[in-house]
Amino acid sequence: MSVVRTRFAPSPTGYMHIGGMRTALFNWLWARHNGGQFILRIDDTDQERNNDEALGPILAAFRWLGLDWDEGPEVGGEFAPYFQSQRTEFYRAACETLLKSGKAYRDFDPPEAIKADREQADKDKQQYMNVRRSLDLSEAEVEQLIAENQPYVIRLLVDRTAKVSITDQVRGDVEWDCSLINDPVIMRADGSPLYNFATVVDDAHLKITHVIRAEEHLSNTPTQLMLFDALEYERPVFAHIPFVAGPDGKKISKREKYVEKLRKDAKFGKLFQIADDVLPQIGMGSSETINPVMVAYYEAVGFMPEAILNGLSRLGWSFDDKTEQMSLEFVTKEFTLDRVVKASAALDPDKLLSFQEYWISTLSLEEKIDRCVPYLVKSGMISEEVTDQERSYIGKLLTALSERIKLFSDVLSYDEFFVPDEDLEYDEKAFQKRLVKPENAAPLLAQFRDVLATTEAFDAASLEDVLKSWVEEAGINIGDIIHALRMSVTGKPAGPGMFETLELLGKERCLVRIGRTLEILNNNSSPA
RNA sequence: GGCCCCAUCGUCUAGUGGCCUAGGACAUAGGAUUUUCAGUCCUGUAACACGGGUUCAAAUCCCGUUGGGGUCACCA
Repeated sequence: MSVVRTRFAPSPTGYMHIGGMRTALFNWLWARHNGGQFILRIDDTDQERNNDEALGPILAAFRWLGLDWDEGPEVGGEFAPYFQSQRTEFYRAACETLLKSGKAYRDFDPPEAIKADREQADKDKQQYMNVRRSLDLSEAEVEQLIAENQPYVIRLLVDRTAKVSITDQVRGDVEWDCSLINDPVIMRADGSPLYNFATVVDDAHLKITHVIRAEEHLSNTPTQLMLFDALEYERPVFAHIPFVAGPDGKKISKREKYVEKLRKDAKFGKLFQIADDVLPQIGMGSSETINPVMVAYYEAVGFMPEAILNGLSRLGWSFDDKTEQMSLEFVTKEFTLDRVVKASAALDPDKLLSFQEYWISTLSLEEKIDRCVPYLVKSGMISEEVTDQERSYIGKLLTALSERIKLFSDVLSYDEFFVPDEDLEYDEKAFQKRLVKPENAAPLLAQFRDVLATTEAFDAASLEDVLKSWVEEAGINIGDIIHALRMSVTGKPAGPGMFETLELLGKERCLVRIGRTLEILNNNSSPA
């Protein structure tokens, strides 16, 4: 058996689609599982789109996830070039072969004529079939038209009496009746190839053994099959995997209308919200520029590649009836096409988040610090040169935060540990509830500040002793003071343990913040 | 509309004729732990689309119905 060669062939669109990434992943997995090669080919036959800028984000997504390619952009390979726009000679040659053998023909019908045919068929409620008028031309007439520079396209001549079929690796036997298939245009008048044609020529030249792609390509398959046969190329094995769906069960799409629908979805809405909270703080735009349809979103917002890879692997594939958390290494070892599910699979943000929770829990403190620091820096909460002291402070904060940090960017929501005391903002509702409404809040807080002022050992354990014995002496409930205390030093109703918080902030800051709170309470009972 | 694909809890899935009174995960509900939030630990709710066959036996095989989806370009 020959070496397995798979490919992913994105067209440069300026971003990497999450669904496309899943397809790429499955191709990569199958190649690696078999010790074969994974090839990146750039389908840029559509000349309108610009290349360099548009390709960057795609390669970046592969790099971020750690999916390497054996041949393709930047690395080259023995079948270079890997850009379709640079492979026109191959298409031209293949086309020539087809023309010579009579399996393709020049179609001189102007687009308007075809459009009219189509409209007529539509009106008659008939299935449109291209009429092949150019086939009636004699050889001399064809020569004449060419000499006159009449524009023409080249079409494959479909044998309308035939049937084509494949044994798809995930779908089994699928058959099509060629009598229903129009002669596909394979070359435009300007000599540029169409997708179905270029793909076949390239897949053959690049010796692709397995074409693994999303099921929306199933309907392209008969055309490509006929092309493989007409060119006398060996057919690759096909595997049409289910597409990645959104919450509505439809193919997840980059179209603006679809993205807006996602934004309104409860679960995806959360993801958009995260983008809008985080991205502006780190100078990366907002959900308008980076959204959950794009792989870049997950990186920007602080997901781990492991979590995305894990989530994508489980979309349409499973190892067994129990295993959920899987490393790329594990999946690579166990991945087989026969375990790919046939039905489309909806991407679930919650499940992605839960994979993220798991993977972040496997990280060491140092690793967490490394990945959180960039967010702090970009948001301006700390300066670019991070001192050892700052690192250790962040380490303590992350330890105190423990499971509260799910995404690396979550650290940004604990700005109270970084802002100057005078800039601390208070949650208005909680301020009322914990400080204004309870009559004894202010006096108790004032009393406890004095206790803190005389406390020497400012570590969590000692502070807990101090507070608890004071509470006992004063004959109050712990809840009477602790909520007010939390509000006054953090401005928020929730956060890490109270005593860890006090320790982290340190005596100085705690006293200043409590003092500031008391001042506000004395003045107008409102932080605003 | 034509062609093609698909159909197990809300979602991702296990299931390849008997191990299924259908298993796991996410989500969800309740409880426990707790100074808050997060977490953690229990417990629970929740699915074989429907109708016919085949068979001693069907979520599993066949046919049909219904429903959903993909695609119908000189886009990729």
